[in-house]
Amino acid sequence: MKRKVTLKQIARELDVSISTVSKSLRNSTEISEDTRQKVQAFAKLYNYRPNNIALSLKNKKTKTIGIIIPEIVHHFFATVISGMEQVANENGYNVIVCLSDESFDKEVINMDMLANGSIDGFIMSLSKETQLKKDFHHIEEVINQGMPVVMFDRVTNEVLCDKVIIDDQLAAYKAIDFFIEQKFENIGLVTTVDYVSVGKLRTDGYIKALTEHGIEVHDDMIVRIEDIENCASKIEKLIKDKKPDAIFAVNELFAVTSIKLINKMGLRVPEDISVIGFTDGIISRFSTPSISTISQNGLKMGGRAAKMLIERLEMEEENEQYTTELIETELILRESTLTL
Amino acid sequence: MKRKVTLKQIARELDVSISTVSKSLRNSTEISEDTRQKVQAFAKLYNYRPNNIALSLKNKKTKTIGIIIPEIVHHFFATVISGMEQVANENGYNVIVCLSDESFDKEVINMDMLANGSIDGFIMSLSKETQLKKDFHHIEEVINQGMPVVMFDRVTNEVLCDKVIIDDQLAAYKAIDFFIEQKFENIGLVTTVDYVSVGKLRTDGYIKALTEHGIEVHDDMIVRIEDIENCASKIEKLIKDKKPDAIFAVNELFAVTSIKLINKMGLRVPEDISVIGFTDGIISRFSTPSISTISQNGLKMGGRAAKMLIERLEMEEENEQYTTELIETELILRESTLTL
DNA sequence: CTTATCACCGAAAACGTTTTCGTGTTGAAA
DNA sequence: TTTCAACACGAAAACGTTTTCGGTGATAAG
Repeated sequence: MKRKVTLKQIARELDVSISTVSKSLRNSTEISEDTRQKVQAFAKLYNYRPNNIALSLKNKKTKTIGIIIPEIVHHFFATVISGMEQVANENGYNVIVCLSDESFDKEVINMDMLANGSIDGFIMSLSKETQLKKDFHHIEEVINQGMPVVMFDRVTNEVLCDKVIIDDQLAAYKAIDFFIEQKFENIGLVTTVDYVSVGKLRTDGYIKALTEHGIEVHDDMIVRIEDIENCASKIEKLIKDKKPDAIFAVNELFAVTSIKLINKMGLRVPEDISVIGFTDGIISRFSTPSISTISQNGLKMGGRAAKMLIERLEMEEENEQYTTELIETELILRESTLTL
Repeated sequence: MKRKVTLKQIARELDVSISTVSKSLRNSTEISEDTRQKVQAFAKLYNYRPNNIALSLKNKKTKTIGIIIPEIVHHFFATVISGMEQVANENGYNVIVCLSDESFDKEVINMDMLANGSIDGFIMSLSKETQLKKDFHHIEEVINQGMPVVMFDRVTNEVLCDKVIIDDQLAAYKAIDFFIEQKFENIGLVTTVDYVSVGKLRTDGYIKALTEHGIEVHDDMIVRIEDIENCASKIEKLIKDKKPDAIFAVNELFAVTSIKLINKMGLRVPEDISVIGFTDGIISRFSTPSISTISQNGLKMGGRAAKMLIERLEMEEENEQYTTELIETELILRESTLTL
């Protein structure tokens, strides 16, 4: 087993100084053609590669981005990471991924762990618990230490930094608008509890669309789900009592669950009830019927977030101007809605 | 913006030496109670945290694990990563994730990038291209430099290292065995081309099960798919020409695609044809009918792989004894198969 | 013959730690 | 008064780089 070779070892072998070796490898003109060749040949032979850690220490740059997300077994987040990894790679960066598991404490611990030199900047999406507690001191802290942060998807107004999000409200509006065009007016909503920021925004979009079309919003047309495990009864109640002709669900899981319940009650999608979901993931594509949905373009979102961070990392004077970028969404029509 | 505080700064402020500060913070008995208190108070006030990079350089340990997988927008791989991240975290390690995108070159580049000090060891699953080329020199190389590697799922016999896999052949055998118990003898197989190691093994299991039960294997009952985009015709041909009463698919996508095609041809699952897939992912759970499948337990697999690597990293004398661990699988019965 | 120029190279600092070893001061024992 | 141990602390090396600065010898210019 041959251990990694260092400048010092090469210097010793060739009986020159460390400086000479370093300069030779970096093709400095300070070094004679002769020695340069000799050193480079030797280095190549022994497959010399500079030690990243030493470089990081010297340059105070790690070329590494810390990513903190609530979970990774999740089509949207996985897609986002994929986008980030890609542009990070193109720019010579690595990504180190931490999962908060929707827990505030894990989020704090992970940030603390990475903030001490391991990375150059953060990209993150808030955990549910953090959104509930509205405690962002850990994020403020790293920003204060001069470490850039980019937030995506689950963001907050309470911290100033770059952000990239979709227009959740508008996207929901689009879906409801589509239903209304089809003359559906009795539209149910399956959403999250309100502290989940994106759930709240999508709910707002639902309300706005109805209101602007002069349709009254009935709170009993809205099902707010806290725990996916036992949501069945609430959704069944909506279907039985209110007999909606269309349902908008704020994520894939809610959409597919609704469809299964509709089927179980002897009704059919889309003939009896049309359904639109959110997030163009695996479920929407492969369930039967395939589900009409709002696409989030996680790849683009991740890519943009990474690009924003890297740009900020690589500009010389620091800029206190933060931007929030909107990623456009699209309504994808599949089998769970009637075509006009 | 207050930058991170270092030992040197604390030393200067308190007019003591760097050594004293370091020792005080580590509660060395060499330092008087007085100074220790003073230093610790000051450090706490300014929220001192040791710089990870400096520690890594000094200790020649980064407490970071490099993970290289073909893709991340993939339920199984995402689950595996989740398992790895969890046990890594429990042991004070971070994970840095690189995607090979099924490309040999990207796999090599990523390994090269990380092998120069950034991480303590690798966990990886081979890209398709690497499996096709059978070129593993990049892996041999890092192992030769003394960096431990653990391979999972898509592994090769040609490199000696720790491995964690499922018994793909046995798992496939179980599925076929189940079919045969149900008196099905005309069983189709939808699999990958042979160079994908796990696909090959699952195919072997199919053949073995049939053979051992005295059923002849017909090659035209086997569909080998290279490209998922245009596989429909081949599967349709199998269904139309051979009229199987059961189909075993070596992954979720093949399973759900087969079911959709079966439906399209006016047949029903499971009444006309039973289907068993592989991997207990989102698709299997949420498609209609839900799909009977072989569970892979990615969480456990990832956890075990991480544990194996960490154990090797933390043992003092190095051990040339490599082990291959088998993760047990389970046949999960859902709606796509008839119950006995 | 002196001086300036140039090519070539090495010493050392710096990044932030930890740890070994040395050193000065104090108090007590002889 | 001398000696010695205990105590408290600092200097310095080490990890592996890069870079600045200074130095040496040779050659060209004056």
